[in-house]
Amino acid sequence: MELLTRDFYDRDTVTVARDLLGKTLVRVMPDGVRLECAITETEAYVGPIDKACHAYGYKRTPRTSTMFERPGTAYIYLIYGMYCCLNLVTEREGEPCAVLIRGGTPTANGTIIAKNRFGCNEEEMTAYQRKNFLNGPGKLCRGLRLTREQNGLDVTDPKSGLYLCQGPEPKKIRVGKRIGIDYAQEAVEFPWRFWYEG
DNA sequence: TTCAGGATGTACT
DNA sequence: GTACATCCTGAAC
Repeated sequence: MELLTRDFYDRDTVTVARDLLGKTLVRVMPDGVRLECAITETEAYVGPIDKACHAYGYKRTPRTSTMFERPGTAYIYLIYGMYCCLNLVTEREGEPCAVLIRGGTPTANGTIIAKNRFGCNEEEMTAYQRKNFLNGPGKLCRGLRLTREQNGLDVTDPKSGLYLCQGPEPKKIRVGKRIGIDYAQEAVEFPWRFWYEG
């Protein structure tokens, strides 16, 4: 599989968010097992102008400092005290922009991902669990065992254990408003969420 | 199938 | 002290 290199991330954030659909996210566990999923849902966060972004107006704090790093850096933060969210930093270094990975579908080692997610084998999952496997940012991180320990990893370097590869272009891409940012005033309306079905 | 409420802890005011 | 880029459960329909 062909690795996505830094120039993929060093572009307009909204474009990268759309282009990430269908790409393969690879997470290599410490024991060498490769967990893989196809990205099915993303959202763009553009720090300089976006009130929904943690780094709005270039706001730099210990948490947001990761967003100022090179494109192709993993930004992982804790939300609501118990879930982690994975983002990929975009645009040139110093521009605090990133794409939130909101959902995926397993393409390799689904049984281990099911173990991480529900504590059972893939074939033991209920219909409800299958429908809600990795369809949310917290769920995806749980399934791939991503935590703040992986914050700051370079996803353009396979040795980091977290990287992305090419995948099939989805046929019908859907666009809409972002989820869970009701506080963000005019930014609520920005059509910066992308997903596909099937 | 949808909905309300609670879990839980860090970041920032 | 308040808010938060979420998810799960259980009850009602």
